[in-house]
Amino acid sequence: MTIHDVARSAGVSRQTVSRALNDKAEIDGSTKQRVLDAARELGYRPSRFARGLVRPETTTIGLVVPDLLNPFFTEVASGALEAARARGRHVVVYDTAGDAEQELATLRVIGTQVDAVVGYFGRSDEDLDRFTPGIPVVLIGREPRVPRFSGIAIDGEDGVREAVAHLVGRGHRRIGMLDHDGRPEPSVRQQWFRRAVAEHGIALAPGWIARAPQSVDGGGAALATLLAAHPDVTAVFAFNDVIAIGALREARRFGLRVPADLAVIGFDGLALGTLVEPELSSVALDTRALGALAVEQASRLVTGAAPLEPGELIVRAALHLRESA
Amino acid sequence: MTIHDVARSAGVSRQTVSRALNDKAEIDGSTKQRVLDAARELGYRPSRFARGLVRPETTTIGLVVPDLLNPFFTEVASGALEAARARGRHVVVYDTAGDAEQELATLRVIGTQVDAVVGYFGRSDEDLDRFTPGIPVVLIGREPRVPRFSGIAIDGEDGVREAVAHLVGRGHRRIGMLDHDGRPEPSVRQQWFRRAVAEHGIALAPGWIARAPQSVDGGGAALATLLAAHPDVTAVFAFNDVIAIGALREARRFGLRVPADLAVIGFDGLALGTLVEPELSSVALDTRALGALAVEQASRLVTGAAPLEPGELIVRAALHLRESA
DNA sequence: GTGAAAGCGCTAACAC
DNA sequence: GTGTTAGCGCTTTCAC
Repeated sequence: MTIHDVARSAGVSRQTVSRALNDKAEIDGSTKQRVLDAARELGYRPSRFARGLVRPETTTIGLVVPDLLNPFFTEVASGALEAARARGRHVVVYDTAGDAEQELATLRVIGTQVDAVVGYFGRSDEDLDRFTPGIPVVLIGREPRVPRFSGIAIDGEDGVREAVAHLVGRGHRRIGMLDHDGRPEPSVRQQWFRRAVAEHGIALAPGWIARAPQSVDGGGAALATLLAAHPDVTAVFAFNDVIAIGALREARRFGLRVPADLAVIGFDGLALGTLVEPELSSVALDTRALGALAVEQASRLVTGAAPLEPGELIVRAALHLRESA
Repeated sequence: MTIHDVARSAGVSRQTVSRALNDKAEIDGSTKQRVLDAARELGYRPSRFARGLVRPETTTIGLVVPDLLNPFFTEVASGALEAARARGRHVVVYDTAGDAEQELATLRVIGTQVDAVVGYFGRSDEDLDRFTPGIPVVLIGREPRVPRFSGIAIDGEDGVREAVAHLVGRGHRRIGMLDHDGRPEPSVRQQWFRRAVAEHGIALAPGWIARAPQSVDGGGAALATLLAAHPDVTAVFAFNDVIAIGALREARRFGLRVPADLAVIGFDGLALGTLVEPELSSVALDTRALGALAVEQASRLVTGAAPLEPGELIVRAALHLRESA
């Protein structure tokens, strides 16, 4: 079923069909109607590829996230979608389920399907390099090690420092952290946290850092671990809000009042944090800007426009105090 | 920058370049390396369109949602993505921001960019028909009026009846509803609710149904309205969980204990409902199945495979009791 | 107003 | 093992 079939059915040439379908000016009204009728009759549908070949206009950006149900990634995706829409770009969303094999399979396909890739990856830069032949890659929240790649940086150091200062100002000295357990080494956020507490002369003995999978349940379990090691903890800083919300729930189960018995501060500043009770204090990020910047940069790299400078590719965090601390 | 440039640069034919790039067998190792080097050097990137034109098409499905940040649509999208991945399909996500003009703009573009469209639309079937030339359309939670369209039906009548029976069993007689205010006419869920309360001989005077925008804040405002009209209300059923969660928050502000002073039941059964305090009781839907079924049906319609029967295109709801009622 | 010809960039056949 | 030929389906010249 091609334009040719429609042409034959309507008794005109292929070009005339094209004119009718694309609302071009130079065509007789009745001819146009006849062509349109024939096209509908036959259920004709132009090929996206043949069109794209001739009019390569729409650039498509692939957005890779480990879990769209995690509200952090939802917010990032939302920002990416909006930025893409504003620039007339398309976004194909891939959810890798946090699985290395899924991610590989995704990358293998993605290279032939989109013009650029942005998002969160578990694979090494070398792997990414190998499977994304030549197209721009924008990593979010991770430093690119391959010159071809670009990255959106998250600078939360000041925000974490604010958070710790706030806790210390309220008299807290026994502060724990619920870190993310995704990688063997400590997260960058843990390093910020360590430096911040050190500035207040607080020593962090082992056991003050519990590690959690990136989920609400994981956050709850991590708090339980921390409480087992240090029942006298009075405040916790969490790797992110999802983990912090798990801690909130677990604290309730332990009969701890928040913030009276236990102060909790998260990271990310998700909208979700305003729905829980008590509302979550958080080192807040403009999550939608993360997605939007990534799309903007990818978009520029694809079209060959001047890319954003490193200084413009940073999203900073700031403490948003609500009720939990 | 085409395959031709690479061929010239490497001193081979275009076909040999193609062989090297696509890992074909019949090619000399050193030639292959030379081609690969040349390609990398030149920053060559094959055209998706030219490839698509020649190779078996990957079908792409467009998923349209009014607001990806609304966790209901996130869950639907997640189900759609997973189903698509399982079948080797691509999903392009479009967020229309609940705006009629945005939706129209989206539809105008989408017709030329994807092979099928699924999702939630505000426009009439006639508009959709006009702007989606010939491609399959699958409406979620809405009855299609155009023969070309397909739909995923939500049957929550039994679930709502269960919910009302539960409330009545607990002694509630003054039950209000927080309906969605998206359309002028009452929602289908309101009709289910009306029938259910009528079965228990409860008359619904005006003012027992408050209408709310589909947001947490909207749910809060609607509860305030309802309380103003009927301060003696003891239970509310909400159009969906997002609205119900707003009601939960508003109840807290009014100093009402849930469920002691006010019982609350939502609709959808979102994961979010387990994060709030008290946990939300809800007429639960398999939201991810909604997205998955839509993709499955779209996929079949595109390839011409036998479509799912109407009986298979229904998602039923059932009461999930947690803490709020 | 309409049609014929010329590609867009790529790969599957078939030569050599 | 490598090159040549022939399209994939569409739109854009440029004739008529």
